[in-house]
Amino acid sequence: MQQTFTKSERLCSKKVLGELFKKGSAAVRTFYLFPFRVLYIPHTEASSSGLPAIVITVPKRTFKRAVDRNLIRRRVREAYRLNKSAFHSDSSHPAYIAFLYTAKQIISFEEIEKGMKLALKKM
RNA sequence: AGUGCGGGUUGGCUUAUCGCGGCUGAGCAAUCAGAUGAGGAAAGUCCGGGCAGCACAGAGCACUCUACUUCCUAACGGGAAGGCGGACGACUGGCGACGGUCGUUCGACAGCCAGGGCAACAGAAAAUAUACCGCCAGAUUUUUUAAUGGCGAAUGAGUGACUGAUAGAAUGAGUGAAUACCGUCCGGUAAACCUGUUUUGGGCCAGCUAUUCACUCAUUCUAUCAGUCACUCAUUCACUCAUUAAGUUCUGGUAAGGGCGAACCGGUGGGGUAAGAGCCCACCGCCCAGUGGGUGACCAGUGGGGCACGGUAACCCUUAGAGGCUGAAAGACCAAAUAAGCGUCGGAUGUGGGGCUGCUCGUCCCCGUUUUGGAGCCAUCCAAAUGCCGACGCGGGUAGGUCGAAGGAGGUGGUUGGUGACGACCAUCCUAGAUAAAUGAUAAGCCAUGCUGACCGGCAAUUUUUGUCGGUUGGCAGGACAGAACCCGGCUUAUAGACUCGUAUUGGAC
RNA sequence: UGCCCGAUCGUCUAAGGGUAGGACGACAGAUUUUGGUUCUGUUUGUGGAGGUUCGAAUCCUUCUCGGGCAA
Repeated sequence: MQQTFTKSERLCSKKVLGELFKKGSAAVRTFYLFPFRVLYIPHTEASSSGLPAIVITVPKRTFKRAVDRNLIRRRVREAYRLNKSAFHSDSSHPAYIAFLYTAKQIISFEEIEKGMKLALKKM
């Protein structure tokens, strides 16, 4: 499988984002796994087939510097890109995923990758 | 040489794998290939401009901002050069107040003799003033003190000293007398005794010694009396004086000095004065008016005034200048969908409406006073309708794409003008462009640097050894501040290491 | 991204450039058998730096932090 990360895998629709972050929505599943809180919507027939679209958020409240936020976002994205092949084996993967970074400090790429693997397996 | 502080320049390199953004090429497409992809601050959003839409005949007020001068610039609250002022250091002139030169550094650096306001506490007084202490002059002394000068008398008492008289005592001197032995006394005697001569005499005489008595004189002491002087006390009478100084009180002068304060009605030196004072003089400062130099800020110098005109404008304000408002989520275009619908209610349909933003103005400008029917020549009137505006309710939908937007007040190099900021000309280059937002992850090596070990060499103290410097090499660690979002010019703030400049300090050598 | 406000005791909130005040709280004392109530007293503060001024919470600049608006 290709380890690419194209535009179609990035969640840009404001509508979907609003649905994903709306409180109390029945379609949204959520769980917490260090260092993420993961929100996702399962795959339905209406949504387009293919790989899920993801969004990564790093809170500005904990990381004041844009440089730090960029670094964490890039590391998370790399971890997802290198490990998303776990979804390819079975077709029952979510359609939209949101990764909320909740750790209070910058952690290394190895830790992020370990957390990402566990999160993908749980989904 | 090291370290600290401040300013400036710079702001690690290479490779591999897997990825990302837009671009170019190939391909129907999937996809593949290629080159390319953060900064000096991209940050803060503190100024200015480009660009865009909206509005616009004009004027004034209001509001906001700027503020030494000249220049640079598209513009600026930015920059350059200059002026002036402050601080510090060095040298230096003057009695002094106060200056001069050089260096470093800082300055929101227009105007409080246009006006208004403000100044706590302290202080006598805080702005056309005043007089607390003080200084000086005069008066006052009812009352106080000191000094100097003037100025007394009488009586009494006490004490002391001196003089005189008298008396007594003691001592001394002189004169005279008596006594010495015996004796109970009256009285008697000259033996003894002494001396001399010579054998007889003389004498108890004189002298000497002792004692006693009397008299005289001298000295001393004591007592009494008298007189004189001094002191003290008491009483009575008289003067309760003059001058000076201090003090009290009053009147006036003064602002030199003290004291208060952040600041108090110019400063220094001299003259002058009862004491003082721009009261007078010289200088310093200030104000006014000419002169010369400079584009100008300003500078130099002349004459006059005669000391008010204190501070504060990052208080109001004045003067001069600038500013229309809103910001790329501006705005333009394309596509799709829906709508430009429906209902109810209200308003106006006219000497009116509009002319940006907050207000005002009208001698200015623009627009408008519709249609139908009726009355009527027109103006005008009546009725209806359309249309307009507003409110409420119902109904329906979007949050996509392209441009704006990456060739520009652009970079580099050269020549050239200018003290400089900067400009002109020529050559050459194209160098991120996303839109929930790319520039990353992993691995390896090199390099600056730090720690540590080994070897070699130099230097210092020395036997090994220690310290330090340099080189080679091994291991470990390891690169700050920070991420474009329409663009640009500035400002501000952050910044490891390296280089460099200034400055302070420490150590070493000469 | 663009724009606008604000920061004062532990908390809330005042203060014309001139001693930073009040309420609640905390602490101590009094009253009460004790606690509560009540009374009295004390404590504690102008976000950081620089400037203007004789003097700054206040005025100016800058930094930091917090909040809000525009979809």
